[in-house]
Amino acid sequence: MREQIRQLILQAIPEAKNINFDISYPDPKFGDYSTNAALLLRQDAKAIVEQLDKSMFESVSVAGPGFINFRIKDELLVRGVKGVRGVKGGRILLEYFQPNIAKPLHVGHLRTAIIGDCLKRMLLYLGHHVESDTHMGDWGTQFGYLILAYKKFGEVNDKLYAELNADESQKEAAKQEFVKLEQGDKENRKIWQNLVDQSMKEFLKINDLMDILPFDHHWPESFYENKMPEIVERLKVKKLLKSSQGAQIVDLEDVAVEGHPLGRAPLLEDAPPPRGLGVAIIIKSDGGTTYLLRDLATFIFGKEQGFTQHLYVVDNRQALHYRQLFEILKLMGVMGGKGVKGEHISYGFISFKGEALSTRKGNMVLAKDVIAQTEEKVAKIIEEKNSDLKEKPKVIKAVTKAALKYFDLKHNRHSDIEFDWDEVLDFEGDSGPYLQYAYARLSSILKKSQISNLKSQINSKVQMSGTERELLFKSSILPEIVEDAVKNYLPNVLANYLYNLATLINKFYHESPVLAEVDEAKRNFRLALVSRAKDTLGKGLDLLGIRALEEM
RNA sequence: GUCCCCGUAGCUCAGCGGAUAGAGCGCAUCCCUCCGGAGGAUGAGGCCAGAGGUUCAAAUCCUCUCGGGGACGCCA
Repeated sequence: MREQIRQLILQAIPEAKNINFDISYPDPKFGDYSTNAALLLRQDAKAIVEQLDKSMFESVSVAGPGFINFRIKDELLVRGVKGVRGVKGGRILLEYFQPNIAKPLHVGHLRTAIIGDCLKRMLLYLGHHVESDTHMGDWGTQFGYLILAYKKFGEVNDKLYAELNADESQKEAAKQEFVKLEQGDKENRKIWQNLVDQSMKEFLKINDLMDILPFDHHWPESFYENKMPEIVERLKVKKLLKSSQGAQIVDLEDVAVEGHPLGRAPLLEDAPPPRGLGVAIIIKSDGGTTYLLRDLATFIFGKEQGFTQHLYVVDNRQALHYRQLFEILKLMGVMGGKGVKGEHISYGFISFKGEALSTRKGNMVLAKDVIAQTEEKVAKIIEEKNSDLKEKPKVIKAVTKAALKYFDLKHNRHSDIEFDWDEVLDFEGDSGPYLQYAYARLSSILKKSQISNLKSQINSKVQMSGTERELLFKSSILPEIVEDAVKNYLPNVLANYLYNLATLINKFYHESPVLAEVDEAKRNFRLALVSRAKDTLGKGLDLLGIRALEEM
């Protein structure tokens, strides 16, 4: 509908195509949609309204400094939304969930998986071609440490790893073990393979543990091992590589950075010159390869596979890494222009009482602990509120996932999150279980109504209350909201919308009795509205990766 | 030192060029003869860190200052 309104405005005032006007959702008392086109064009809003084809609107009005407000005819809302038609566009490679082998999962790993999974679901919903990749950290100097630990102690665990890490004299030995691994040393290979196999099995539990869609690809770092030499060659041919302190680097110190950082307004005439991006190490002085080289290989491999866009869901501490990566790819002529696009979808990291979570500081919140604690709390609440519930274990798991996932998804991904047990374990108000609860109650009403085939029964002639009208409208704009969310890859746009929808649902069935309504037309209208709201909320929850429950 | 992110209610956060700045938690008061109270209603609580600018319009864009966090050649 929003797109239709945009077309109508363009018909009425063709010059509007030169400006970037908004169509937004105003306060319901003004209308369903609102545009600032007249303000931007400095034209008389009333004159524009005259020109407009008003056939789909109940009313079009001018208010405030010159907003044009539209109220859609009820009978159009009653028809419901058409499914989203396939949007073409290129193939997207979406990379998220990059745990490191032989290290436990913590809440930070959960965050990339949850955000990445939600983005994938939304992109698929809008008809994009998207494939996901885990890109596990199974290669690198790290493994020198692990292999050395294994050789010394016969096993790898956190304590031994930390001990080794702290011991300066062992550092060189550990690095050598990785160099040997890269050179194909048989024993090291075997140890490495064992570690990877074990961890892989462990990590893939995430799919079930957090209801993450299956990954389309498992292209871990080691996958690119044999693809790196070619990249080094290409860098040499382009004369990008040079020696520095024994290492092979790409010097980005003097590279002018295009535009202003983060795509803000272009630099002003008298602004300071853009700074370089520092030094990018491709091969270390000991001959070992780096993460950056592997990422170059990853991107180029993706391009060869036919992907036209590569998205990385990685926390914002790696912003410089990705800027370096993209800059080198541009210098190589692989990215930019008509080539493949790349984007770092960064997110804030989780802090705990003001301190970043870190293994070193010993304040790491492990995934398994947070899941266990949440499950415990959920089980307790179910015991209190609904102790004869069927399939309790299943519901407990679903509610737990909802609480944890929604906590991650409701925040703007750029923000750092303060991990607060009280808030995570609070299932009232703006929380995952609140949304599930709203859904369960709608289900319950429909179940008791014993009326089937409700969908065609919304009758637009029934007098609606303000809340009912609002709910009907809000239930019909999910596709537009998902578009907005995907535009900047912000899951919280969808999460916030669903929270508002759930709030409206609660308000509605508090104000309007459904089954107890004596007027049959009204009762049927309300039942149909319940059905519509339930479908929308259910679909929205599915897009967040949260399970909608009939009972809880 | 350079670069990046962030300063919005007591706390945790939405809002990121538009109409009176919102929510949850916490606090105060109210609502179960009524479809599930994981709910609803009402209220108190804000110089949107500060100062300049751009604009018809700034919490939102630009510049600077002050605070907090992060990243900056052999980790990934």
